[in-house]
Order: sequence, then C-alpha cells, then structure tokens
Amino acid sequence: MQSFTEENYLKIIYHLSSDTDAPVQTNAIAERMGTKAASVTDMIKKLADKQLIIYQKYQGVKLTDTGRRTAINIVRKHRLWEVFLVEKLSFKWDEVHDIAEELEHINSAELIERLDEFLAFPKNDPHGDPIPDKEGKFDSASFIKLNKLKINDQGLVMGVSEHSSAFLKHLEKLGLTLGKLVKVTDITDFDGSIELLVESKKINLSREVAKHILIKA
Amino acid sequence: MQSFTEENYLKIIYHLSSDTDAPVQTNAIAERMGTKAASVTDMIKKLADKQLIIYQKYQGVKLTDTGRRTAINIVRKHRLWEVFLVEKLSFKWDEVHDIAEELEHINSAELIERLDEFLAFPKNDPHGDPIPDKEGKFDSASFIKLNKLKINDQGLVMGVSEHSSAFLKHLEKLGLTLGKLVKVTDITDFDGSIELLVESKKINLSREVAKHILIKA
DNA sequence: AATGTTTTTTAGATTTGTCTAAACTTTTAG
DNA sequence: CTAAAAGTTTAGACAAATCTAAAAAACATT
Repeated sequence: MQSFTEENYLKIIYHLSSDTDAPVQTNAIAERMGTKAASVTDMIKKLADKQLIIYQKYQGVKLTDTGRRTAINIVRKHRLWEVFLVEKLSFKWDEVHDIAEELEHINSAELIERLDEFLAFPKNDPHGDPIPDKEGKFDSASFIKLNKLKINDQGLVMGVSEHSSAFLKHLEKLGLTLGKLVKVTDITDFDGSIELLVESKKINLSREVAKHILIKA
Repeated sequence: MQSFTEENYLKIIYHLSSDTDAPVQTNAIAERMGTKAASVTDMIKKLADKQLIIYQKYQGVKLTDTGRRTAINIVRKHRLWEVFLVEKLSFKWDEVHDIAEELEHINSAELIERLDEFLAFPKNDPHGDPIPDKEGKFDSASFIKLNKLKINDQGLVMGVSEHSSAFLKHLEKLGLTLGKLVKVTDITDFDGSIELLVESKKINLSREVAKHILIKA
C-alpha cells in the first residue's frame, strides 16, 4: 500500500497526463502538489523504484499500468464519495471537493464496492466527471468545450473541467448547472465573450469561463 | 489541528482513563498504540506542550478539558461512521471497526453533523456504545457486566466492551446480539461458566466472554 | 532501609516528506 | 550555434514519529 502522499502524486500525474501522451514534468507536478521541484524529484524516484511510474532524469514521468490502475482507483473513490456527499448528505456541488480529497484515501475495497451499490452505481459525479468502474473502465466521453461553439449552436451542459468553489458558485448563480440546454446567441468581437440562452434567460460568459464548461451537442 | 497519530494517542488516553481517575501510564499507552514506551514519552511531551494533556515525568498523563473534548469528538465520529457502515452499507457489526478507525480522522465538522442527521441522530453504535452529541455529551449508561448476574437474574443485552471481530462473531453465532433477553439458568462451580437462556435456547458462556457483555436488568 | 524489579526517560539513530541553495541539463532565442 | 533562460537534480538540513540501548526513577519485598 501507498501513503496518502504517494497516492496524491499518482493522482496528479494521472490528471496531468490524461489529455496528452507526453511525459509529465517535474514543475507541473510541483505546482499541483504545492511543493517545490526538489521534493518532486525525490518522490518520483521513490515511485519509480516501486514501478508505479517510469522516470528518466530530466525527461519527466509516465505512469506504468500499475500506476495508472492505482490512480484511477483513487479517482473512482473520490468521485463516488462526491456523489454520496451531494446525493445523501445534501452538500452543494461546490462544497464536496475538499472532503472527498480526504475520503478518497480510505482504504477498503469492500467499502467502495458497497458504497457504489448504495449509490446505485452512478456513472458520473456531481460535476459530470465519469466514475470508473471496479475494473477502472469508463467512457472517456468526449464533450465539446463551450468556447468552441459557434453562434446558433446549442447543446446540453454535461460537466465542468474546473472544480474550484468560486467557479462552481458562479455557474450556479448563472443557472448553468448539469443538464441545462444552452444556445449561443452571440459572440462579442471585442474579447470573445459569449452570449447564451439558458432556459429562455440571456446570460453572458467570459471565454475563460466557457472554456471549462463541457457540452454535448 | 492534530495529526492522525496525535488523535490516536488522545483517543487511547481517553479510553484508558474513562473508568478511573488515575493518570494513564506510559506502558499502557504503548501497548494500545503498538509502539514502544520511548515513543510514547516523546509523543506525550508534544501533547503536553499543546495543552491537550497534563504530564508529570514518571507520573503518567491526564487529559485536559481541551484534550478530552478532542478525544470525545473522535469517538463521536468513529461511532457515527460505524452506524453508517452497518445501517446503510450492510456491514456486519464485526466488520466495521477498522474502517471506522480510518474514517474517524476525516476532518469536517459539517460532514459529521450532516451524517448524524442522515442517520437520524442515533444514540448508540452497533456495539451498543453511546454516541456523544455535538457538545460531547452522552449518557454514561451504567450497565451491568453479564458475569455479575446471579442465577435466575435476567436482562437485556445492551452492548459489549470488546470489539474484536473474533469476539463479535462468537456472540453472533451464539445468538447474543443487541436487544436480546437473557436469563441466567446456572453457574458452574468448576470454572464459573455461565448457562443462559436466550430466546428459549440454552447456551454456555465462559466467564471471560461474559465479562464483556453489558446487560440492563 | 537496602536491594532488585519494573517502569519511564534520555540519547542517538532511522524513515518519510519536505525545504533551500547550488549545480547541472535542456530549451529557447538571438 | 552559442549564450541566456528555464527546468531539473543533487547535497545537505529539518520536523515528525518511530526505534534500540542505556540510564534514571519509582515500586515492591524481604
């Protein structure tokens, strides 16, 4: 078994490598972990010794199959706990991240299988992210980012790619929650701000915000 | 906030001092923690610095009010999680201790209050132990140990004072679960073994086992 | 009260995860 | 293609929690 810290490194490496095939760089990990690059170097040596990542000096790291499996399992636990917190304990979607960061390290396969069943095997967490199954499989649903839509395009809000409380509260206030149908009515020439119709209400979004909203056409 | 380790020390000191007023000894803590006395000395110095315990060299330790409040809060979390595991996730009463040992360190007051509400404010955990309320108050229900009963005495099984899986499975097999009515029908001269009637079934208990069963007359 | 046993503490070492400062690679730009 | 900038690693140190071995205090017993 790994320590909490090792698990957090694996999770971060997983998230940083999920888009691209490129190796993950020391500084990127350090920034996400809130540590210094020197500390990251120490830790990745340790993870490489344990065959959880492949590491070449100065060249960044990649997860091994074992490492990826471990990381996905942590993600699975995180997302299931988030569902529990929202569905069963009535937390809001912007309140659950930090608690789930702690709960994801609880160590009992049996617990997670039973929690999964208790929650009726949810497919997505409260932010729309897919929940891996016991074997680590999940649809890597390829949604479009809202900032890629053109005028008159429409679609359903399926998820977000930013989980900060500030961002989620902002969406909540705008009425932009999961499942909502949106239609792009205008895109400003000046800074690319997007004008949307959500349930016949007109709202305005910065491109920065739009970038983190995932849409199914 | 304290580390997991500090929390575990406080919890153990609390349990070791709940019966008596006497200071808790270094060796007793070491045994429960599964560490050596020298390590305990180091840690109790640290806890004393933080004003969580009162420590006099060679004289053992006592909890301060703050220390006791902290310890009781951990006990509260532990027992609420045990209720959750048994009531909601269908774990057996002998399977929940270790998982609750991990969950008790999750750090969110809001989470615990909502969990308490979700579970409909239970008064006791699956082993009959009382669950402290938000303020740390709980009835220190004074039950009798089964080995104190005399022939023809009867009462209800209200709890256990031993939480090992082996012990609990044994009780389960005997049908000695919470709420059962028992009546002492005989006590062997030889070794003090106790013969009981439980739901019109005759069973035999060693004194050692009986000592850990709590009865309300 | 003296002596032996038990308990506790001290001293010094180890492991884990972190840091700073300095050295070393790799990348980027002129 | 070379020099500066950016990124990474090494070296040495530190705090937390533990350990072993040895010293010190408390206790128990004749």
